[in-house]
Amino acid sequence: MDVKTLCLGALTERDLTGYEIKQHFEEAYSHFFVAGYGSIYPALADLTRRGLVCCTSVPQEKRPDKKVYSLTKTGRDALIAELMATPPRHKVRSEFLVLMVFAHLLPPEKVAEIAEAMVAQWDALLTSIDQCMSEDQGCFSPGMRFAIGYGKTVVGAARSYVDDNKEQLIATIQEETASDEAAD
Amino acid sequence: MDVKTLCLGALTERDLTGYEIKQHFEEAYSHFFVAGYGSIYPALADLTRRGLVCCTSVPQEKRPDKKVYSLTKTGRDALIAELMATPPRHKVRSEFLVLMVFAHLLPPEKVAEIAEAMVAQWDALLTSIDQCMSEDQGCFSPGMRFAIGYGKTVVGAARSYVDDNKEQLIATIQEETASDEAAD
DNA sequence: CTCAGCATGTAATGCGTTACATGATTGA
DNA sequence: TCAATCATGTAACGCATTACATGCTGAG
Repeated sequence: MDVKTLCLGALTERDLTGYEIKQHFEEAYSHFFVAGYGSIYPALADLTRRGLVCCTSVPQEKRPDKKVYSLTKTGRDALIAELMATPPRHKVRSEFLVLMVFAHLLPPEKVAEIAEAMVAQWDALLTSIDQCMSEDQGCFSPGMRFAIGYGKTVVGAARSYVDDNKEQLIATIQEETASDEAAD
Repeated sequence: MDVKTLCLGALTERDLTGYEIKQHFEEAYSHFFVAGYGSIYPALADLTRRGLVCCTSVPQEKRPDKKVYSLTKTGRDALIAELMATPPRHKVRSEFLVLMVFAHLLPPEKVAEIAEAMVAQWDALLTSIDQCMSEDQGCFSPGMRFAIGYGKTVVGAARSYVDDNKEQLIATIQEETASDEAAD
């Protein structure tokens, strides 16, 4: 599964431009999938070439044309086939946790700064998840609600864990730093 | 930050072979960083060339030589510089949640199967985290303990959320499927 | 006899990230 | 006037995944 699949998925709800698909990624999918213009536009071009979406140029006043994409029947079938064939994976790559693992090699103030920055990032993410949830006027799919609930729960748990345990970690490495210096 | 940094990090504890580094990734880092031989061996070769690690061939009985890597002073400094310069990121890419978002396009039994498979994967991960924790004879860094605690908490929360909410999701899409068919 | 574990690597391919490139409008 | 928003794309680079390639040992 790649960005193409997500583009097809986004188009099941309604027709969208590439730009709007990017927004969609940032709003609704941000806590579990990221994609930038550099992936989305080439994906859309490829999907058009393969007939899975079709593209209509809509002239606009005072703006260049926009390209509105819509899902074809073939595209819908391809999406379902792709979903049926996708094994459920969930990958995390956390440079933050790597930094924490080697916290004892860093100045304690730096560790505190890193932990606070991470908590702030998660707070921002939680705010955007809440906002997303409040925009649901019965129009979200049940799965979308499930994913939003997941985000609130799991990102919330991560945020709290770090917030609750960072002081302890910093205190421990501070002790170690002190005893290392005494040993010199 | 890339696989190279993690290799340097692993070598702060003790000298290791490429094979052992891979084990290390699977045991201690599995819930937040993945790397295979195809990344580790080239990384080690590059680090050796740049003088950040040094490599000793150890002849073995009844086995080919193994290459034991150790961190040089330069390597240690480079690791710390790299850590200091790394902004704390935490990226999730969940094909599982994508599948859930589009659950209404799939047969309910398939959705159940996917959710159960994910829960089973997380159970396996939790088991390996627990095993890792039980192997700590006071030899882990405080940061490693922090990361393990994080894993237990957050993976546990994910597992529970999915286990507690999957029935509800499946029930909802079953209703929808039924009313869609009635409409036909 | 077969499978799992130890042990090291290469090569191709695919994918995403990042930076680059453009340009009009609107609100502060 | 400056930044943000709308809007679309290309190109280079880096990185990881995957498959391939090899070969011995010990346990069951």
